[in-house]
Amino acid sequence: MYGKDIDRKWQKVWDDEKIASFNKKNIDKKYYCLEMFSYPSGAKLHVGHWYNYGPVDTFARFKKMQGYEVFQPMGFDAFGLPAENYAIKTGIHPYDSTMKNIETMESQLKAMGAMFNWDAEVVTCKEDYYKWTQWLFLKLYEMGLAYRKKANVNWCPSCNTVLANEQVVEGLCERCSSVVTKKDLTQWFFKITDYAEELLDGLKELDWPEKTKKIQTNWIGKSTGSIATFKVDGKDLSFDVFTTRVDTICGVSYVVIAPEHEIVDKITTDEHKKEVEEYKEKCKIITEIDRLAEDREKTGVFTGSYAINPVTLEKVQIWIADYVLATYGTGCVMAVPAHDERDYIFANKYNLDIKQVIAPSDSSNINLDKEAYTESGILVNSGDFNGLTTDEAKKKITEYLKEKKLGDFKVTYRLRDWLVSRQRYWGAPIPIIYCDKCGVVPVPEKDLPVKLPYNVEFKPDGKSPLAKSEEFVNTTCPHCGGKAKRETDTLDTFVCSSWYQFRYPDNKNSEKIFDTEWIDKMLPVDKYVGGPEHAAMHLLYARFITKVLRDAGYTKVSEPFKSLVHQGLILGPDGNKMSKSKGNVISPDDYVDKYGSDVFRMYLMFGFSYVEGGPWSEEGVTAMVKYFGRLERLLDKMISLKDTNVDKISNNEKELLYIFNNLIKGINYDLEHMQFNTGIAKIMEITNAFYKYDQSVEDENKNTKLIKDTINKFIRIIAPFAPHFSEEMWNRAGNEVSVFNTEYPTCDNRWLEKDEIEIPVQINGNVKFVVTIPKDSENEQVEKIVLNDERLAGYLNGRSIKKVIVVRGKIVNIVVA
RNA sequence: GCGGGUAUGGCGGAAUUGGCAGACGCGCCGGACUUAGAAUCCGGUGUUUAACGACGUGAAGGUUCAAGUCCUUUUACCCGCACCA
Repeated sequence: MYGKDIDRKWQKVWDDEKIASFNKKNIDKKYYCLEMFSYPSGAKLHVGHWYNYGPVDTFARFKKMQGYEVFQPMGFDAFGLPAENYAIKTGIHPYDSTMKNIETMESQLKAMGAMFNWDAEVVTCKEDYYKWTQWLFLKLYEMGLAYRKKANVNWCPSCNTVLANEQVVEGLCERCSSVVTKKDLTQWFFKITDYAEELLDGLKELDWPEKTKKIQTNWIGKSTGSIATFKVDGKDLSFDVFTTRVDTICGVSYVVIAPEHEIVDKITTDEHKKEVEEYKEKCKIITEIDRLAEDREKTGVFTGSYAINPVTLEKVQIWIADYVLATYGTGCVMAVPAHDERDYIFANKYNLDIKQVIAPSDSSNINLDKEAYTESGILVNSGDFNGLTTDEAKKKITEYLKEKKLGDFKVTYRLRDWLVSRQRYWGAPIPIIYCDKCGVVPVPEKDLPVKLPYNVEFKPDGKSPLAKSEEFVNTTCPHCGGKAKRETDTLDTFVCSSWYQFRYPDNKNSEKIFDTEWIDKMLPVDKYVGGPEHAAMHLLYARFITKVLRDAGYTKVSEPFKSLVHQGLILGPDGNKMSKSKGNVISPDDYVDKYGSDVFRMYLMFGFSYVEGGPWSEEGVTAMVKYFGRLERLLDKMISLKDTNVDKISNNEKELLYIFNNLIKGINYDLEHMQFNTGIAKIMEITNAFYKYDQSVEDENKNTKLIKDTINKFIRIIAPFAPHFSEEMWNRAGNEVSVFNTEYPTCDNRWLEKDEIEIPVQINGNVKFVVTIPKDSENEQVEKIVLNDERLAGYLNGRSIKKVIVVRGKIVNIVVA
């Protein structure tokens, strides 16, 4: 009986036979199948890992049997906060706990029996990997894409570290859910904004879920508009505003500047100084969560200065308000209360003018209803621009401003540069040295890696743990040889995972990050599968870094992941997300141990639509155990049939082969599209058809040659779904190792040829009966057969036929009065 | 608020291009085997009706010979973004 012993037996054989190895000679048939590597924070693999890796392994084995040279590596995203937090709690060093977890997880992954190429393994916290993460940083520095600046950054007071914008979720720390605050710190950034347009544009050609593309599109947030320069009245100062509604510029009744903007101090008049300073202070201490509060009232203060509208030359008040973001656009906006809801609320509260400049073009009633924010229409109260449509005006007014050197067309992105500094221990040290004489000095490539020291006090106190290690901090300047200090921040772990897909195929290269010529043959990844939670961060960063490596001349690849799939989420039996506190966590190990890896994997593939997931079902597992018994009994019986000398192919056999080949066609389609549930349903249908055949035909009347051939084919069909089980059956049927070195069966059309087909007959769209017609009948012929059918009159009840519609080979519909 | 998605039997879920709704499985009912049970094998199982039939894919309309599928309106839930000028 199938179980874990059979798993172990074949896992060992596969190991010896090196079934997962990659033969470089077949590079022209390469298929790079990649699952997102695991994060060894928890001690064990959970159901989610299995749901990612199991079905994708089925897909990879299918590809192998299709003749592709499959490269399916696995590794560990080993740096990061959870290991460090665990260390802080327990005192166990992150290196030790991580290595132990990796060991456990490796053995679990091996128990899964997935066709992972372990020779290609990467572990991001090992020196031979993070050396190249550091090298990558230096490359970006060299290219001007890594820079340092003082920034008002997101700060997690619990993790004691900076967070990237993407790691702040609804004002809370993504990892620990503490309320995120702001802090001014000098930090390292990657200039991802330089690639905003290409990152947006490149999405078009990708075979990715539309939703994921949409998330990235929103995240990049391209906005096309204009920039307009407002001079400060009575001072030799000016500032730019960004607007998408330059057509409303004649309706500007005040302008607003973000409180953090540097110009604020210069324009604030003495009598408003106190008020402005107080307001700025208030903004500083506000938390992200307060800032995001939906019903938060808009606040602001007048600076005392006035700005000159570049079109109307009117003087308008300059305010500061925190509803204007310093980090978007220019940090200054022109306010048009008549046509912007936010400005309207603000203007009403502080008694500022409201001037309508757009009238609806399509309606006769030009009412000045204050609640109606006209989106588009015809310009009014706008001097020379009156009568233009909004679109015309956007163009004309910007051109007018451009001529006067007071504005231009402008594209703005919401994407911010990527903050990569982390004040934590467990990460790759940033390879930078600070020298009093030479300033910022990158560590020379020959000195890499900058090793992460083992003995460090990593308890958090807001300072980087590395700053407390004298032996780490103190060094000599590579430039002048004088005393110098190292950068003590480490890199965001997303940097580590942004390039791992390049390292797998050349993971032992000690000379270079990877061999360009080889990598250009191996990349891009043909199929990438992982959770949808990485839609914005990891997947965007990896695309960015790929483009950087390309521009640095290290690869020709522009997009790392050609085709992407997100698996769904497996919930607890109660329908809730699995969590220890809810007590609804399913442990894969127990099931694998009890029933074998294939039962567990088959259950996961059969029970849900792959991209949807759903709640765990204990009955579903039992059902799969039963199915394996049914399948094994069938195969064992068929394999051991005594050979008969029957040469004739009976109708029963024709029917069986017809069903079999028809379903093979569907299974190939299902696998190609990762529709595992329907693929398995079809395997069950084949099983049922075999049972039916077996019951209908006496053993001595069976064409055993045909049946045994078909069974061999069937075992190969099942192989990717239940690899251990199938290898065992392949062996019992007297075949050589391994079933995975055989070709995946495709439909044999000879068995599908039929002289007659059945098509349904509808009356007014409702199916009434089925007629058998000769294959390839002409429509007139079909109509005749149907109209002559004796059953028809009974359904007509005397009604007259108005029309007969014949859809060739599909259906007949009779329209009656 | 904006953007995207989902909704199908008692349950998980099928239906690839508008063409037999409910594949496959669970559960339930029945039969065979058995002293009996378990296991196994076979059959039935959308609702309603005695039956013919009628109705049926969140709700309401529409297009079509034909709609789960296309269009309009709408409800619930999920996800993403959220003062982005």
